[in-house]
Amino acid sequence: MGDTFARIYEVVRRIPVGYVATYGQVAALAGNRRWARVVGYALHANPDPHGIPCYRVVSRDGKLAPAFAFGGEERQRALLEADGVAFRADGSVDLAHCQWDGF
DNA sequence: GGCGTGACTTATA
DNA sequence: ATATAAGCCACGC
Repeated sequence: MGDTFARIYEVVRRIPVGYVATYGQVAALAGNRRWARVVGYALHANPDPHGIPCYRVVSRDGKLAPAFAFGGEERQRALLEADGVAFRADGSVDLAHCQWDGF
């Protein structure tokens, strides 16, 4: 696989329990902020769902991926709630409180 | 090597 | 506030 995917996966692995990160944020931490789309592509490939918590990556508005491969948004929301992530009334993640700092 | 595609983002109307 | 346009990069054919 290319280095880009490897870096992206590396960043996603660093997301601590109870926090989430946006695609753009992951792209920026991976080295290039314009990889936002590539991040989505990489997570879609998701070669190691056991080590890569792709459910901790959400859109800029805290919206979840509609095409989540492991059971849809319901499943993703359940996993995030299990990690202690706070949700808003509309079902989106409360980024103000749960967005990963990047450390 | 070119072309189309996508789990995105930002800008503009 | 929502809708539409453009930019951006890696991957597969």
